[in-house]
Amino acid sequence: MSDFIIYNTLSRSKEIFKPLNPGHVGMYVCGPTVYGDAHLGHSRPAITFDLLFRYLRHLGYKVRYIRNITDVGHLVNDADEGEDKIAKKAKVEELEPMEIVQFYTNNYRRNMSQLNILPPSIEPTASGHILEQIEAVQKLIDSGFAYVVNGSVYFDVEKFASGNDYGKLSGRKIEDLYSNTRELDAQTEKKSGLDFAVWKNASAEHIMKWKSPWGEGFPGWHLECTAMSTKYLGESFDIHGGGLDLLFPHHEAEIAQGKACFGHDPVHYWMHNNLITINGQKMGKSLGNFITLDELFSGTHPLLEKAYSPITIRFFILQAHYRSPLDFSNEALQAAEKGLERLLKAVELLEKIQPSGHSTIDVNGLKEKCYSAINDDLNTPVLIAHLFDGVKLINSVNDGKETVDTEALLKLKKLYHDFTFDILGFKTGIAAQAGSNESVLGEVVDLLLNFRIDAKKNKDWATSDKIRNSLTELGFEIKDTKEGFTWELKK
RNA sequence: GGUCGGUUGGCCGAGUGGUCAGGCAGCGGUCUGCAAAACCGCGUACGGCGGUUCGAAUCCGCCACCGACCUCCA
Repeated sequence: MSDFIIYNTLSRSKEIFKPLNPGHVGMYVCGPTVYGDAHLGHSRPAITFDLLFRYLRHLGYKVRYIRNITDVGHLVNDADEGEDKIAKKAKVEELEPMEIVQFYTNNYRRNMSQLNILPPSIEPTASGHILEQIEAVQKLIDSGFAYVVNGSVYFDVEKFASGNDYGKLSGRKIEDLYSNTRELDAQTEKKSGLDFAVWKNASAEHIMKWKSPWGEGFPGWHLECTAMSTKYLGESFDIHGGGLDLLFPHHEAEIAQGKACFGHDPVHYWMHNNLITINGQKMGKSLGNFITLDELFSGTHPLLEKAYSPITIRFFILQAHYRSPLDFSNEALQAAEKGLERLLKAVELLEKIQPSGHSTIDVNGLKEKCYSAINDDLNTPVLIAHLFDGVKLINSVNDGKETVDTEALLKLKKLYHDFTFDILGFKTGIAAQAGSNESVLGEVVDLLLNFRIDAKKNKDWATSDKIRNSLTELGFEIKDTKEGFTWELKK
């Protein structure tokens, strides 16, 4: 089998994946800030790195997957004046900040589970790792890369850059950064506009704050990832993932902090998923195209023509390569919905197919194509295209135009099970339906359709059509087959 | 303005210097009492202008447009 290749943002090239410790992989992915509903923007990194997690496990690696929850009072900029968002909400609604954090964390986890995203191995919270962060701050001060001003601690970018390549991940040059920031804020307590907070002194109205050697305050944003990745994965680990929007300054800062603390780069492979647009526009609250996952799943947003199932969203996202931009539109989502249905139906059909004496289809060839696609930097669109080629074959076998022998059929089933369910993480809604307590309803439908068969035998087309049309109106899809009929309930 | 990335057929979305992506939609056919599904066939697309080449959508240059990041904060 071909090597597993990953595009490393650090080298701007595809590299063969080799874990630091044979058989084990440590990966860290930037998770959500839990001050609001999970939205479309959360789905792509979560799905991308869930795919990676699943595939690494499929390859036999023991994976420790860390995805943090940022729950320490930090800010948002969207039409916000820089006041701490979590603290602000807490006052308005008279709730404990941690109550809000818990609410949205639960919400996020529920949405992720709907998208069939596996829970990470560890989901650490920033608020639960204040001690580790204080230690990291101290370490930075001790090593001379951070300085204290008025109860805040800042990372000294200039000093770091004098001996290190600050900007190597995001492709920025320190001189350019200076020329961009110089004029803007001359009068802060920072030595340079490029410096970033690793510990921030809390103002009186700030609710979420902790005691530290430098006074009451809260940790700087970039620091939590450094502290928690180090705690659970060590000073060096394999993969760090996140959205492209985090490339600068967040990930750049993480590299600087890690190197300042340990003397070497913390991460071997940096992976970044591209972002999502809606009808060609960036998603933003001020643009009126901010869609939460709940709205998407229920179809309640004005921009949505209908509800889209979580697995449809998953399929849609995986039908594009994770490093390409992806645009959401009703038309594209409906196309994805139908495509997914076609794929899942064929996988279901596979269970009913009877083997023949010999095989006319090349399962090994298909399998090889599938693996080389996913091995090429998780090229899921090409993988899915190959799976659709196989769908055609499966349907043709069903139509008696191709044949498979027992061995080929077993391989084919395993191939589709592995890729469709285990790796890509799709699941059938129909399968869930069949085993439900709606079995009585199913028997009633069968009963009616058996009456219809009798009518058909008598060439009583009026009755036959009436039964089918009435069921269709109720949302059932009826198909006649050689053996009789099949039906399913469309949502 | 700076840096990086993108511009592919009706829609979405891969990819390669010279044969095919794939999905959805559409058209024609097979099957069917009719339908649905399935299968078969059909579209000669690669932002614009130059250049390199026997040959470029794929390489180079310029231009246009789109996006991300570039103060604070997460």
